[in-house]
Amino acid sequence: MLPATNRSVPVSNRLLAKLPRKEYQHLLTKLELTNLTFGSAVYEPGDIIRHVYFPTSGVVSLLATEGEGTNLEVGMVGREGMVGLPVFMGVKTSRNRAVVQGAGVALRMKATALRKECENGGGLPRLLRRYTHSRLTQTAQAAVCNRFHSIDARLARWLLTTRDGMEAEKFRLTQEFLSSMLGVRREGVNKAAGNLQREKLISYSRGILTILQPAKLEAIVCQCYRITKEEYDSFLPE
Amino acid sequence: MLPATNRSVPVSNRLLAKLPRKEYQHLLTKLELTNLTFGSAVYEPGDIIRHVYFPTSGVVSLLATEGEGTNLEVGMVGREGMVGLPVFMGVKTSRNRAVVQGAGVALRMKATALRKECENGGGLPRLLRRYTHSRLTQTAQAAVCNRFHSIDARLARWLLTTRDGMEAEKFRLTQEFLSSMLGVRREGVNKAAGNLQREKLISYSRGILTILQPAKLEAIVCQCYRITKEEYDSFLPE
DNA sequence: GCGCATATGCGCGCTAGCGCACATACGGCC
DNA sequence: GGCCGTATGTGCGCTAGCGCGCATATGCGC
Repeated sequence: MLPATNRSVPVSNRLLAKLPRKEYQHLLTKLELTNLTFGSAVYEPGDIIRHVYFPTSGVVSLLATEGEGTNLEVGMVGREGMVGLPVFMGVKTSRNRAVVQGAGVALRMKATALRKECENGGGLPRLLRRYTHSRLTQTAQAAVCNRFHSIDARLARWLLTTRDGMEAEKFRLTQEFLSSMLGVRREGVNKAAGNLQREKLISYSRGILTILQPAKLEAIVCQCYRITKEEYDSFLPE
Repeated sequence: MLPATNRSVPVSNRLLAKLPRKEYQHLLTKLELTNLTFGSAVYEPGDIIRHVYFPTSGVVSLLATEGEGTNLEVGMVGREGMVGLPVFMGVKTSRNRAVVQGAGVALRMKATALRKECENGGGLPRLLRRYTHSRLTQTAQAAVCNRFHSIDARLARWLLTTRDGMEAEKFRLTQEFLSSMLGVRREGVNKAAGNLQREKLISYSRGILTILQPAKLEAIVCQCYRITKEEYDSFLPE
């Protein structure tokens, strides 16, 4: 694995990019590049979390579980965030599962190194506290959305959020996977996707989904999308 | 308002109690006693949060909202916690509402004072980071529970959690209020409460609810209750 | 004691989403 | 090119929980 400083192409994670240049340069010496391979788990419930990940591309979903086959997405992390908050909070494990939902690349750092970097104060812990707040808001909003909104609306929200994370309008995903994210049956996903296709908002065939009319999707999506996005933007401005 | 050190009766918040004695003594000089009056809001969505609260009795519920009349409880804070996490995370406001669900007393501290106390490192920020983790877990679990479990199960969970917070088996609450907590119609609460009464697990009449058989309630409640409780206990042991 | 605002107790029709059971389509691997 | 595992489309009965309407209780102010 190459140390992150040995790169010619500047990759960037938007959270790290908010740090003062000097601190950022220092952190790069502690970071290494790693692949986020599609479908793999960054950690499973109960695992000891040994690294934190700052994606520079790709998206990781955080799933809360309850018994066999009962999954629900409670957070999504892309270039704007970090996977492994429990480490920052001084806890070794998580009850959630973190899975790579869109392939990409991340800068990663040993858990012990992160803790050490945060001990002296400075920009990093302050940044991560704010980020934690946005994740807490995200999770609370997900709870509301999952409770009150239809599958169609939640699907639209999920697609837009994923687009923001992937910075692409086209991505791979199975209905089975989507059903875990939304916490509904696969058949329900099928129907909702059919509805959106009929309206020509998306095209979806054999695991490849393309957003055709993002503007129209934004028009029908619930407020939860906007709220979550705004909460991140307002406390972690560019 | 009396300064917290001027008391004869030792009141205690279990979070603060985990601090080294010296640090605890120091913090007491910054804390003042205040009443948590039944039904009042500690803060509303968008309010600037000026104090953090460490309840020594009573319970505060955190509600996520979405439009008019759409509420959902995403967290509960009693003697074991703190109200006002956004302050700790360096953020001035919250999108949630914090309401006093069971009357009591809290030690409170100015937001600016909390920030200052956390700057130098020490036990307090470490403690609050761990507490933040337990709240994140709590919220994620609430999302799962609200998505997958029946009203009956969720009511049972809510009652047990409230009992733990209030340290009492009897409390005031209207069906209307419960409906906001659980994110269901009042009529749904009525029916679920009727079911539990028929089984003689609770008695509920005119705003006064009494848990008659906590053991039996624990037998029928979903795992979410245990999970949330354990997560707190394991990372913030006595 | 009267009146009114607030909390309850129910019934009934309706719909979203579940559980289950199939009938396909791809897409590699051999 | 045939086989098979994985991903899809779809239909059908069922149930929890919603929306709505309305018939009480209760308690407080005057």
